[in-house]
Amino acid sequence: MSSKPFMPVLYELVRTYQAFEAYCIPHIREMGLTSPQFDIVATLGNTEGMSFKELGEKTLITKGTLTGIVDRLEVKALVRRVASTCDGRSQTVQLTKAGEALFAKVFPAHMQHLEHVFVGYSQKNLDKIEVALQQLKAAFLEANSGLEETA
Amino acid sequence: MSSKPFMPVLYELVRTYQAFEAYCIPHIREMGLTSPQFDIVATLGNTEGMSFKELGEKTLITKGTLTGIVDRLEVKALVRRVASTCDGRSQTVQLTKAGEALFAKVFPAHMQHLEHVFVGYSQKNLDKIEVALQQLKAAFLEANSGLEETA
DNA sequence: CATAATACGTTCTAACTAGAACTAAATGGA
DNA sequence: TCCATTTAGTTCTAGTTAGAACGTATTATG
Repeated sequence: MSSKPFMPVLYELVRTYQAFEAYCIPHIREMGLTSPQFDIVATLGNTEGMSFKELGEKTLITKGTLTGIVDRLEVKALVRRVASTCDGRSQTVQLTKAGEALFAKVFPAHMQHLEHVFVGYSQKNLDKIEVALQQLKAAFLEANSGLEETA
Repeated sequence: MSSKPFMPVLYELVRTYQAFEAYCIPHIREMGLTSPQFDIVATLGNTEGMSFKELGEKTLITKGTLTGIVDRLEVKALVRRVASTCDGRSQTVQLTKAGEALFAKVFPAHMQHLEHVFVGYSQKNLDKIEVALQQLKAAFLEANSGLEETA
């Protein structure tokens, strides 16, 4: 299975990401949100709101998916759509009062939940892991841009 | 946003995984499979077949999800369900001839696609990244098992 | 041996996902 | 100015996802 020297790296990447989700998602669900919903609320927190386009760029959620997530947050009265004043095609998505209150409760709680993971990890060690991930990310991005050029 | 020292690490983990998927998924789709379908075909390749339970453990896909994926692979005539001889509850999932032929074509092609990502990466460098990921994975698994004990 | 508890796979529901087709609005060029 | 192109967000489709409820088969216990 790992006949290629890079396979262990890919295996670890996938399992690490799965372990990350297994730790985070249940906590987010306990707080009454799905993972993408939390992502949107966290992105809108402490801002004046932003367009679907901007929201999609920040979260890497595609526009078709975003429509549904914002729909459900709107049903929960956590966000609101406001027509943009300068562009008739554009909608601004904003947290409502309830959304801001939820953000103020849920975001620090999740940060604290994450903090438990890294107790005993020195800054130096965290930096090392970050650099390794940056390298790996760069490898994929470069390989991908190489493909797109020839396409 | 990155007020906590561990946030850059999490950010990089998420973006690295997204970059990995952005590179892999289009290639898999070009070959006529979805990503989970490829996962199943790759896991069944060079085996006598295995139960849903075993398949779920290897791929970390939950059983409810697995039923649907195997259904669609069965419609494509790439796998077959065979009732287990020793356990009346259990189904063995096997590649068909067509499934084996697809595996023989698609698996090496995907390995080659991945190889492009790592040209110029020394074994030593790959090992470093692997160790960093193992550490990060261990941190999540440990934090998670800590939660489950108190639950 | 009979019954309770467990295990395997299916079904159902609500949500997320990408991608393609679509509508309406803005922009750019002739 | 008029028309073509592009852009913003929505809708639609097929597929994935987890979790819960379910039916059937096995195993453990009295």
